[in-house]
Amino acid sequence: MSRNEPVVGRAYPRLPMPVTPPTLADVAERAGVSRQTVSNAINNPDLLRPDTLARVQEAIAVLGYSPNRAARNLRTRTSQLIGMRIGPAQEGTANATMDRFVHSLVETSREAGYHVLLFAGDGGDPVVGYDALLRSTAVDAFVVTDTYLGNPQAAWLEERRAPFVAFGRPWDALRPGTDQARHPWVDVDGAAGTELATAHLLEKGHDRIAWIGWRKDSRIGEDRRSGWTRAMHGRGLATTGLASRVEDTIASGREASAHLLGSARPSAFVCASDTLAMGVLHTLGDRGLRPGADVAVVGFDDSQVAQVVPPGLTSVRQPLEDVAVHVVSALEGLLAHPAVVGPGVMLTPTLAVRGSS
Amino acid sequence: MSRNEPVVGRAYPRLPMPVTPPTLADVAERAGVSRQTVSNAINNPDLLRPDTLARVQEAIAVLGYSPNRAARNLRTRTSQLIGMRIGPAQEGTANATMDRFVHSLVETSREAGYHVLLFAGDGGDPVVGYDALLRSTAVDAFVVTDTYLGNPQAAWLEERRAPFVAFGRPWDALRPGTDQARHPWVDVDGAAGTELATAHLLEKGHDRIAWIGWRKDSRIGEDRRSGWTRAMHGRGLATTGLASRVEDTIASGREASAHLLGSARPSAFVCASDTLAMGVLHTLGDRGLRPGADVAVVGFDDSQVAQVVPPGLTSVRQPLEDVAVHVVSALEGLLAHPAVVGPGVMLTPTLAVRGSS
DNA sequence: AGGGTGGCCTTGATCGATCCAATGACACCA
DNA sequence: TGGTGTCATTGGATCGATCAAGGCCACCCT
Repeated sequence: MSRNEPVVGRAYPRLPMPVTPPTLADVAERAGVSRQTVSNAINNPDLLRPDTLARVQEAIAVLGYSPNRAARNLRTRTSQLIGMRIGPAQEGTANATMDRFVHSLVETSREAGYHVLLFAGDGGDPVVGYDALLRSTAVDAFVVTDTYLGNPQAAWLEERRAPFVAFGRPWDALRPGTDQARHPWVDVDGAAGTELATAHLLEKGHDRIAWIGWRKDSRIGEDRRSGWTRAMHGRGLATTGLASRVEDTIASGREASAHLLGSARPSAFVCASDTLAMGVLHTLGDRGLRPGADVAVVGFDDSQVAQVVPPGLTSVRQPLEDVAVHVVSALEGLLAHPAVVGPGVMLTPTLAVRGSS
Repeated sequence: MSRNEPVVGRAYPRLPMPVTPPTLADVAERAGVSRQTVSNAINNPDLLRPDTLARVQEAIAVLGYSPNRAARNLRTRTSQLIGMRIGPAQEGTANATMDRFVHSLVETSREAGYHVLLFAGDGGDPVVGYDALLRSTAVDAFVVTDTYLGNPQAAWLEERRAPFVAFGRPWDALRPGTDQARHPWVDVDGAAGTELATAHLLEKGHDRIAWIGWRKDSRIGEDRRSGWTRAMHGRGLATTGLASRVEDTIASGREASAHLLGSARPSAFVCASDTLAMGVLHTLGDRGLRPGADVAVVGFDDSQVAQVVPPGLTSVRQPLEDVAVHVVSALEGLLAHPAVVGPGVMLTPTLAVRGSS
């Protein structure tokens, strides 16, 4: 990274530092009660007589008291923090989805009395970040987001008995013959999403609907693909020759769609991502075909791009707000009853219909 | 928000809870030294004799010890956390810029030994989030990002003597006749960015370059606009009739560009945002004009959209990685020497040239 | 009257690290 | 032998909250 050579101004003195904030003892003295009573006024108000409570609350208000987090954390062995690792800032729609999720998570956590602590993955070992936070008891739990193909985090956290909820189903554990996941998870039913998209296109009169997805070793990709085949076969339509599996780049989507248009001549495309769908739009542009009017296209993720590209890209939208709600509620359950793992939760995406279909 | 009706599985028992992590005393006992010596081994290793140090370090490694964050925080009155508020998850390029910044900030903070705590703004009072974290000493400092037009956060934090660094210059304080800012800040020189963009277009042979920006009450918008006028006037070119100030939406950009094409007949557009630039692309599409070949377009923010829209949107790119570096370093300075406010830092953006110019 | 009961509040101990002042070990020198 | 300075190490106090007991008092019951 090349450092930008900055233009700087001049330094100058600053106003004095803040006084130390009031403590429980300060409030207690002012209200004429003991520390414990103040503590109860905050954590178990119904243990106090109404008049005492009022007196304490007034003292709290006057002094602007708020419990010291560190002290409380030490005593209660709790931090009210949820740790979440964010990957390197690669550009891409997956990243945008994560950002949208983070927003929802922060919002939902706040309502549950938690804050979100972000940490970066060390370049090397992916678990060092988790390990450090865990051993220093800096967070109460984790939200793990990258559970695709055999990533080590989930297994490692399970082994450490660390409380965490996964956004993403435990693919390995769900295979027949394997044990159930030993951790709670929330996921979006990708197959249902692509099925929704395909059904939408079928309704519009299309019957030659192509699929452009990811390589076969992507569990998520194959899951999404299965929704397309299910919808097609459900109508008695063949899928042979209509599918392509490529890298998740615009160029790949462009090539794949060009090839498919030349061979199977589909009138519509369902894609595993908005990125691939953008590739299709490129191809249509090259050939003077109008998206929506001549050839329909549906993407996946409802990214910013899908919303602004002319004429608007129809896309499967993950209900990330709902995911966050279920993640937090699973987290609360986990922390309240550590002995029981809540069941996995599968949510259904929706379809944002735009000009491209 | 409509709750998605989830499909759930079955609950089942979970593995036993983790044992309590080792403490300083455990390490001390195992290494045959006192607690303080272990503490020194961690915080001031050079105070120990090499052989003692080695013994302690081995004990630390064997037990997998890591200092309890809460205890350390309580004693040192520090949390190693940087608080940052994120706004509601509105969709837009501004949001995407912030997300890119958050990534960089998390990364840079990690290197400085800090974590990033995200919190959501309460719907009502914008300072309650700050206030709560501050009074409970949950964070060491804040990064304030939304410093545009007289927002109350900066002034409020200053008054509270809260340590914070702003991403965004203190517009009010920089006006002549007003005091200097009393807090450190880092910003990107928007005018330099649009000047860069305009100069780029001038080099390409354009001389009728239009501006589409935000309404006049936007400080950032006027700043970016000034770069365009500066570049134009520098070449002795007039700007009258070539500018339009609208809302930051695609529709506005579309209308404004359509209007300008009909009146001033520019051969190129410089826009205050990628969103507006997308509006221009829409207009060009409507009229069968090819971006880049027939009419050049430059956006601002180098968003995801700019990168994927055909044929690629040339855009001013903010050096957010550098911003994060300077923000964190200002933060470190602030926490190390609270009595001195470092000077403001202004960084220069770059231009990501793509097919649209 | 004595003892039990429950409501309300207080006291002392504790969480696990760091700060502080003091002690021990050791070499060196008078 | 005793003094002195340096340096590693020690024990105790502390940060500010909560937990676990226990005290006080009014009230009720037999």
